[in-house]
Amino acid sequence: MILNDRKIKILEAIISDYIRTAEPIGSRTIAKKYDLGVSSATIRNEMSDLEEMGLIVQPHASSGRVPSDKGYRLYVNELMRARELSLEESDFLQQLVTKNIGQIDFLMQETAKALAMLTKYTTIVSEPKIVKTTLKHVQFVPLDENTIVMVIVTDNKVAKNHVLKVSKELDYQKLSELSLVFNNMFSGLSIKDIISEASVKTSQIAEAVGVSADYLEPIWQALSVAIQVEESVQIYTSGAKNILEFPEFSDIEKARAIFNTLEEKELLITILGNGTNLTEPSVASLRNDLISVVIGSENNLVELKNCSIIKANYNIGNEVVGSIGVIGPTRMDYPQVVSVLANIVKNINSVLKGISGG
Amino acid sequence: MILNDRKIKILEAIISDYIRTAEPIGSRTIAKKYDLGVSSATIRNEMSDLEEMGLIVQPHASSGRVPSDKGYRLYVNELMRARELSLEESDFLQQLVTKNIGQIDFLMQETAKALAMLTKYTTIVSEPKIVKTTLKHVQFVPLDENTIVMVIVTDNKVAKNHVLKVSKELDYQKLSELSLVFNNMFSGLSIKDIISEASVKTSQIAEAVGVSADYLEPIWQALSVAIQVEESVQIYTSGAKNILEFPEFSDIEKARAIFNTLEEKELLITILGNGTNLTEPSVASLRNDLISVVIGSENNLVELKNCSIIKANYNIGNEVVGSIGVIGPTRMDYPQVVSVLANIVKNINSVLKGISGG
DNA sequence: CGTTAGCACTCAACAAGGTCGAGTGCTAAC
DNA sequence: GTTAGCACTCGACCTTGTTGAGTGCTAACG
Repeated sequence: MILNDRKIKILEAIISDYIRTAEPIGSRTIAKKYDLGVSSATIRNEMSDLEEMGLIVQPHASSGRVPSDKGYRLYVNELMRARELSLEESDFLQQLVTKNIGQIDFLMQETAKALAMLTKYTTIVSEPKIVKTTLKHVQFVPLDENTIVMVIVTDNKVAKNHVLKVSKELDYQKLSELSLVFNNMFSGLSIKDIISEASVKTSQIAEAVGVSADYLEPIWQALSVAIQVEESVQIYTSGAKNILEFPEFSDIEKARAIFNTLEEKELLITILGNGTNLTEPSVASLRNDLISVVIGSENNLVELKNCSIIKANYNIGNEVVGSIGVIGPTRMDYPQVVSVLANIVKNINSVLKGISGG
Repeated sequence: MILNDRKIKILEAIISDYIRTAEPIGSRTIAKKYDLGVSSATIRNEMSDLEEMGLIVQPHASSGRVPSDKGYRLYVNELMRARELSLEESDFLQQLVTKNIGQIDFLMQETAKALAMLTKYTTIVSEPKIVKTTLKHVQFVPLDENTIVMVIVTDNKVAKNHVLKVSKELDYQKLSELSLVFNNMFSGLSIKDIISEASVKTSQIAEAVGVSADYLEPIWQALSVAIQVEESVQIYTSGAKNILEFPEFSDIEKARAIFNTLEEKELLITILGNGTNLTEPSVASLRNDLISVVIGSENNLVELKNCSIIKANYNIGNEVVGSIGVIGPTRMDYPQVVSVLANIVKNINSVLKGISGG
């Protein structure tokens, strides 16, 4: 069966109406609202065809039609147009990036928040990992008699604090020396490599700074912890409460199921796919392979079979530093989310490329 | 009318049953389940009295009774016993504190999470302010060509990062010098005082380190921002989704109302009361004035008239460094929450006192 | 005089039946 | 190929009846 022009118009009408209203659309409504120049009976015939093709379904006999996952897929791949962002929106997003570009992890969280606010959906973000990245600087700062802060700066522009207990007090001066020794010795290495050299270098460091080898023990430990923390990818969500706004989750049980899923870190990692599964067809009208869309039952998780996910990765050079995804009902405003996400990713990647390249 | 022993037993039965089941309790149920040695008719008479005293109410004629806010208040002030924490619980809480005592802000967030998990309610936490506290150390660390991280350590053991753009690149050595000068000059002052001295000291610093006065401008700005951020108290919530578990919020509209309230930072600040309104009667059975309870309509916010709030402040010396509150339906497990919260506050305050006193 | 059994009464919750309207599929005519 | 007309379907909503948990009142009991 051929998908002629009129069928496409009808399908678009059903999808866009359903995205707005969450109500099944009938033939008479389409005839009245969209000026197709044919009667409702004709539209009825076409809709019958569309249903046969699996693009729309009836929730129950004698109700209007609703798009199927396959219908959304066709829409996303072929039909939809990118939405133009308003000047305020793109300005807002631009500012967000330029303001926080110094701290990628913070930036991504802020981006997630902004995206949730802008789209009214829920966003998931995975934090950049520092395991594979290399150390640029480390600095020890006294916090308390027996506590010091270790600030780790890595080459992907992430600064992180780790608080650690030490066996005896060192003054500011001594800690500065220690920092200097560490920097000279380890700058440019990955944290994994640093730890593996710990046993060899401990005595050397101890001698240079004039502390006992014992003193360094907590530092190695803290670095190990840092790796553990980072290896277990950090995941945050934002705007989860937006779920309550959608009639498809007005049943408290369904809302709860989604909330529970959003708290399962492991599942979220699967959802974000950690940058691997960009195998889904890309958005044709945007020609932007950085963004991928997973619709309803295409999702591996049954808990999310009524949800769609739109996601993108951030890169520095060739390295994926994190992902950000938007999750909502299958009846999602795909054009809006894809446009906003594409804009954000474009902004961030261009700024990051500029920095790391220069 | 006198609240005799039997009336108290009946009231306790109603309250503890209702806290568990959220169902109105009838006279026959009490007669069967609690061995009071009298018939349901007698209990009916007593319940009629309790209602007259305003301690219990009927949701509608011919239904069982439900505790009123006044009833809960009596229960909280006079009747309830502190629940003994299990060894696992108190161990868990102890560990939580000792592990993270170095970073109060982080500790409080972790505490909020743990508390939400343990109690199944929602927790609100306000982060310690650094405005009034004094600077212990500042350290500048290079992040990027034109970006540096400023690590601020204050005397209440909080370390915070601020990323800032600077006009030209300084190497690690120079930044160390700059850090040293700052420390010598400003250590022991509050951030507010430091900023007010900025104009006077700028040239002096610039000369000492060998940079232009322009270079320091972003640093003063970052400190101003730091104050702005800190002055607008940071508030976090944890376990908000637990709200969905309670039948009193099974109506999606009510759940949404609570979620929206929990997102209004200003309201949360009012709720936590910023350590001022400890005027409510304290919990008699615990004799612990650090904990306050606000029940249902006692709350200033109409949005929370069906909620109770149990909260506590953290102190270092005489300074309140933050608050933590638990929010749930008025039908809350007061003994549990009060006990857990009391335990946590005791832990933290004793450790903090030890450190700051020593 | 406090306690109890008995009884009439109330009301939410649930189920069953009825009506309404939006929407469909089919058929015959244009 | 398109359209009007018509019978049919089914969720949504309303009404009505039934059930059961629970109450208040009264009269009787020890």
